[in-house]
Amino acid sequence: MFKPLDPLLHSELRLAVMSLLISVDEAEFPYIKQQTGATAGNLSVQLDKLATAGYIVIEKTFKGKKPCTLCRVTPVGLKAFEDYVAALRTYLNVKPDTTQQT
Amino acid sequence: MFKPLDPLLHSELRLAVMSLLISVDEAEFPYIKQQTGATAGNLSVQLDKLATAGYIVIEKTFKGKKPCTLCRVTPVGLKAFEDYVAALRTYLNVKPDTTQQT
DNA sequence: ATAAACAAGTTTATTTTATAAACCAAATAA
DNA sequence: TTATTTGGTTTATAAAATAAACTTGTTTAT
Repeated sequence: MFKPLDPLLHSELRLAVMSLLISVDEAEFPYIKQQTGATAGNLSVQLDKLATAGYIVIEKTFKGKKPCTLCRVTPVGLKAFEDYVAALRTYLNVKPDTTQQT
Repeated sequence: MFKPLDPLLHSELRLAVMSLLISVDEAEFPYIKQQTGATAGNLSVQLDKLATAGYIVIEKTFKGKKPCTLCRVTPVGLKAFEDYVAALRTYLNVKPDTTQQT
């Protein structure tokens, strides 16, 4: 009936981060912070969780002399996101396709 | 960019309960328990939260001699659910309708 | 040159939430 | 009559989210 929801993605901030990264392909910490409205601390924690799960990669570089944290979604992350969306649909009373049920 | 998600609905079990109640109009505790796969304790707690928010009404009746907890979604709950789904779409990179944005 | 302010995060502590385990009361079965 | 089952509730624990405090280094002002 209801498919289980990946707890890692069923979080407002992490979902926003993933959504953002999927749409832009790569983004820096301050940009993500601004777009999501998250606090730096919260964002740092949630990015770590996504990275630990292999959903994103975090590349620490420098932009001139300033540290620059660059984030990118991985194929695993993209797949997880798509699966999450598919699972979520089972809760939304939306029938996206009437032909066959897996 | 990303609309905030109603925390009361952004919960796997509560979302399942709401989805279920919307589709069936009314349901008894054991049925909801079976359909969602929740434990009785967890279900009891989450139903209370939904009732406290006015998203559902819980009617305690008897079925013969046995107690029967009947749940029904309210108009407020239905509205909240619809709003939640609309907010959620801002995270899913899905453009459900290209004509006009409220 | 030194100090104050700022940028970019991280770490830690607090609060909230979810979940399960334990419990209770009444009804039915043995 | 004493288990056992049904239908839950309450309480305790584990996990999560979030914010506050802190760190490191840089830029700007004095």
